[in-house]
Amino acid sequence: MNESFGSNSADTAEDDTLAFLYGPSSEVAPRLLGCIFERTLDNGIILSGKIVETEAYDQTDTASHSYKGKTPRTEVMFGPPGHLYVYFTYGMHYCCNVVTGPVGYGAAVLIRAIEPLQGEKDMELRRTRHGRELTNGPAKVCQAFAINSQLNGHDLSAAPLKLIAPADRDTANIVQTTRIGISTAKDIPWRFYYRNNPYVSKPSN
DNA sequence: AGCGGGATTTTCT
DNA sequence: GAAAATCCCGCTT
Repeated sequence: MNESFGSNSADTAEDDTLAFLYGPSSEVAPRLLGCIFERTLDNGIILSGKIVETEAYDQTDTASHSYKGKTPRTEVMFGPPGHLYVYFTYGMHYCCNVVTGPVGYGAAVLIRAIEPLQGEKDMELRRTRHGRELTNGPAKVCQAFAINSQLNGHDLSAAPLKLIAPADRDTANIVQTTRIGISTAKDIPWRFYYRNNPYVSKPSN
């Protein structure tokens, strides 16, 4: 039935809360705002934070890595929803995405900013920054949360990186605007963020 | 506060 | 060989 989530689990409650990931990335992106990333490091330290900025990408969109079809790099984007797509760029940065549905359709949501909730001290060690500079950008998020290509394809229903959708997710004050850092399809309004949240990478547009 | 350039290597043409 | 879903530093205003 539902092989992408909790294949070994009895906690179907959590699986149900992630069912929204099966939709189109442009609908999933705003719904990921307010969801929690929970990262367990090898040394047992737990980091967590609330997603406050996202961008949708899909295979009909020239700005998407999946636009030109499945390649070794983008294979995960065409796989099951609820997994992590991690890519390496500019010779030094990792960025991570939550894969959306349906299976066989290349789409994902870039996690652009997170508001830290737990483990800020440990994030500071990797970032050499503090406060909003910890996680106000996609590559900063990956550095703070120690996310690299080893986590590419990871199932987000399980440790060491879990996506958790709280029952009381805040749906108010969401801004929808155009995406950042792309050279084509600049007019598509697939960027979403919480208005006035200090961790948003770049307010307004 | 804002702009411009450099870093650095994977990925696909 | 060129571009890249970025970040950081240094310089100017």
